[in-house]
Amino acid sequence: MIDKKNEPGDTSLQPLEKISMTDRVESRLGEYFKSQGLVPGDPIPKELEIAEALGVSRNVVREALSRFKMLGMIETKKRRGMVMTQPDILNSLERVLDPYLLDSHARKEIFELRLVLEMGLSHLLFARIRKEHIAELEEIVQRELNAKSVKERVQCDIDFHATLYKIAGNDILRRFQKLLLPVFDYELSYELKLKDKVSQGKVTHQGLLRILQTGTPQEFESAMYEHLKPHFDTIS
Amino acid sequence: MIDKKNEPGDTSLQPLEKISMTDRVESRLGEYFKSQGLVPGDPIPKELEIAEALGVSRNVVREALSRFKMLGMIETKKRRGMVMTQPDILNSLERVLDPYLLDSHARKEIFELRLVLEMGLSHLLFARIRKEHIAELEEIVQRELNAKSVKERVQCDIDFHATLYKIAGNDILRRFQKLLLPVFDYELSYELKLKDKVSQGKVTHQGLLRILQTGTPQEFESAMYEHLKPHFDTIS
DNA sequence: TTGGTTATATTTGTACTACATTAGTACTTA
DNA sequence: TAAGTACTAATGTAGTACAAATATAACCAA
Repeated sequence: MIDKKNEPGDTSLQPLEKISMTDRVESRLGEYFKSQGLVPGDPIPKELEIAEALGVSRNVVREALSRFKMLGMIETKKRRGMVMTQPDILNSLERVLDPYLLDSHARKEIFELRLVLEMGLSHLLFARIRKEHIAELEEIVQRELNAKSVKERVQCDIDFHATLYKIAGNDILRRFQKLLLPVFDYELSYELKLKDKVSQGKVTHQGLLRILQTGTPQEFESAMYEHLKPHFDTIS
Repeated sequence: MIDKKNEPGDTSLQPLEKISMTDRVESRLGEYFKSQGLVPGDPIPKELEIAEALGVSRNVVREALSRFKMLGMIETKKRRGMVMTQPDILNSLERVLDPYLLDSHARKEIFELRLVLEMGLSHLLFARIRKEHIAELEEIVQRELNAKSVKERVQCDIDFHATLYKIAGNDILRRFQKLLLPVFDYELSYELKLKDKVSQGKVTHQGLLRILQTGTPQEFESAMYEHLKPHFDTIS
């Protein structure tokens, strides 16, 4: 997607990137954490010690540390110093997944990622679905059938698929989907502008639900493919 | 995974988190970028302007900006100021996906994510596979059959699956998998310690390859499930 | 001794100043 | 016109100072 600069075969003259002290201190600290095998809870050196050891100002060190703090990799307590913490891996993604900041290629790939995820969910779904989940999906399908506006229908679409992720019972996956939503939404509204209507696959939500109740994971996977295929075709 | 603090129903007394100025400035800037609808290339205010506008020191502003720089959301040029850039969404993930920093629950969920991805890949694979890919997979399978040590076999396993991602032709997916690899590896070596041998599914790489040549996406998806099922069972 | 209070020291958080470095801009000069 | 020069505006780095929080030590009283 990005990083075209560093593609192996690229011989064009790119402006040589000058890494700042902060960048260097950051990567140096990252190496240090790994080489020391630090795990959450372990203390790390004081700001001044680091600054002195690396021969830079405390200012620079703090800018680097600030980055690790944002990632949730370290936490600070006054007088006690800093300790490693368990980062929330999706926290940083959140800040970056703004569709307006992504180019169309990246958006396409992310949309494709969605398709892959939802097709891959099938086995997990069948393994973990409960009666109350079925009821929840029923409700959404009903709501969709009664929907008056496009906006309403789109909301039902979002709800239906979000519920699937919930059923899968994997927190990271669920949150991941939630983060990706704005990107999907962006592509959908783009599609809407382009074709003046949201594509409707051969298989409806109702069809998917029926398969969940009485079908097999294989059937579901194929059905999901058919369900999403129109979007798939639009973006590629 | 984390963030248990902010679960809705939690009434336990958590230490009230004191957000630093840097945190506040960061989120304030994030809001600003979005509200202004800034896209890559657009300039943003000068450090001093921001500091003055928010009533904080330039120091704090720089710590917040440093975070955005790390995410690749802004770039700075001396004398010219700063401009929005297109972030590389996986860049930040890279720093955080250290298996030693993740707890077992997070690792399990990530491993599960892998299963979902690889099962979901099937349609993409069939749509994009080329002859040279088949040859590449053939070579890996051969290498695996001739492998002497466990280490060698594990490497073949990694190569085979990595090649699948490559065939899928989605850069983000491919890089995503590459990032997840250390986590998989960690789980695998854990499994190895536990059971003294790597689980072997009913379907081998050779079997998967055969299906890729003459089978259907549905068959492949099921086969992949069988192939990965042992790991699946081990972690859950 | 026990319990509680106070003092002290350490470490992070914020602010401010100063100067280096880079790179546009305008002006000068041949 | 073209090259060079001085100027200027912005970020990058360093250093100092002090505020705020808090673990630890010292102290005092029952």
